[in-house]
Amino acid sequence: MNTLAEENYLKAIFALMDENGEVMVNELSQRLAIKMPTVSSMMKKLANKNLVTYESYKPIRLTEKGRVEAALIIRKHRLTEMYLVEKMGFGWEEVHHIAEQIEHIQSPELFAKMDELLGFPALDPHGSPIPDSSGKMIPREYQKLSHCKTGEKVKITAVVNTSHEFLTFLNGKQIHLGLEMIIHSLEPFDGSMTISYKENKETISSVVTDRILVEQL
Amino acid sequence: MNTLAEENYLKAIFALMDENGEVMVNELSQRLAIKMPTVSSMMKKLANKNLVTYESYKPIRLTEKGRVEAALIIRKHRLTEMYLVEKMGFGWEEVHHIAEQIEHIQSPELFAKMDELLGFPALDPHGSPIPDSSGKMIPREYQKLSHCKTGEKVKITAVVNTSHEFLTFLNGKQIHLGLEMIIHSLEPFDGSMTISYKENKETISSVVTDRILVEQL
DNA sequence: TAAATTTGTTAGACACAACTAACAATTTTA
DNA sequence: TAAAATTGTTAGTTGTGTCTAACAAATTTA
Repeated sequence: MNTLAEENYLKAIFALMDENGEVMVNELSQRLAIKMPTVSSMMKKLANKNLVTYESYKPIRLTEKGRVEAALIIRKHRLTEMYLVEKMGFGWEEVHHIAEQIEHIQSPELFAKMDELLGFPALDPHGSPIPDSSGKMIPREYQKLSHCKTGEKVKITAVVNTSHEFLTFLNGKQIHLGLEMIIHSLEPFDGSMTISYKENKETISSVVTDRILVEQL
Repeated sequence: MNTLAEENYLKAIFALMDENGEVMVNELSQRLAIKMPTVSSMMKKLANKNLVTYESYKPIRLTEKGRVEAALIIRKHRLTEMYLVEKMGFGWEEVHHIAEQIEHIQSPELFAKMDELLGFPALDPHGSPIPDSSGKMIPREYQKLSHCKTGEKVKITAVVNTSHEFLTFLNGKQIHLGLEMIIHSLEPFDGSMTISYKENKETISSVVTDRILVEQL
């Protein structure tokens, strides 16, 4: 069994591997807001438990065991988010903070029950895939809105960031999963994008378009 | 904010005060399965935080502040148990272990939502009162089944112990909250009691009758 | 009431997970 | 390629919450 701290490291390494492929001590340190020496020594501990491969000055990688354990924590997180939204009536912007805590609950029964009551969902409220109980996860193969070109018609399939602030911003612009939009123009200077959807026409910055995943229509 | 360890001490002191009025270091040590020196030093810490009153060799008591904080943790525990039984379909014997973890979640919104979805319940699935959001709790004034006399007709209003083993035992004998029963005989030697209810007639030990609370009919 | 038992405290150690300060390796850039 | 910047490690400290061993106070009982 892993400690709370270990679980948080595993999750962060998993997320960073997903984003960048390789994970440096420095990145992990910044992501977790934990100083490098602490991360360094934790890596030795996780390597000892055969959850990561790690040699001094080399990148960190999850082992297969570590990958599965990380995926199972993410499974609990995403099932919880889905449960909170679908069964308890929370908004998608409210659930991250709660799921961040409930993901550490030790009770296979609780999460099996959520899964069952939800009808075994494939995606969480932010469009991210929920790993199955063996830790397998269908990879998202959607592209960032920021990589789309003028004139394209796209549909929002997921959001990359689940913070309260970001999702409240999207709520304010009535942007949600499944929304279809047309890309009107793209400002080369700063990457800001003008989009139209329903009766709206909005210009959004690249900070936003980087965090929205879409599929082509 | 209190740590996980501190919350568990507060809860245990609250429960022991409820049962015995006063709490000794020794009792707390046994209840929590933590050695006396550790309890002793934690009492100094809690006294410093103004959560308990404590002087060496004297009994421990919760301050008003400590009492409220303990009650709010118990509120979260009991709301969770009720939610798990009523909304998720768990048996009353399955929920203690899960609630024991969820009671430490920091999210007033989550528990407010449970409360609302449950229709502001007064009692948990074991018949124990749920403290309100200011920490107030209606005292149970029921008596132990073990204190009842032959010939009395009583109704089960609560169980004192919520362990999986005890409740599974009761399930096996089809004993549940609200059940009405007649006390046929009481064995003076060991306190075992013969009761009848519905089509059943059972003899149960004082270990069991001590853990069942009833009201007279 | 003196001895025995129970209860509680003090002192010191340990594991965990964080930190800072100092130094070392690696990578970038001038 | 040498200097500068970045990244990472080592060594030592801290706070939390646990422990054991030894001693001290309080209570029970003979």
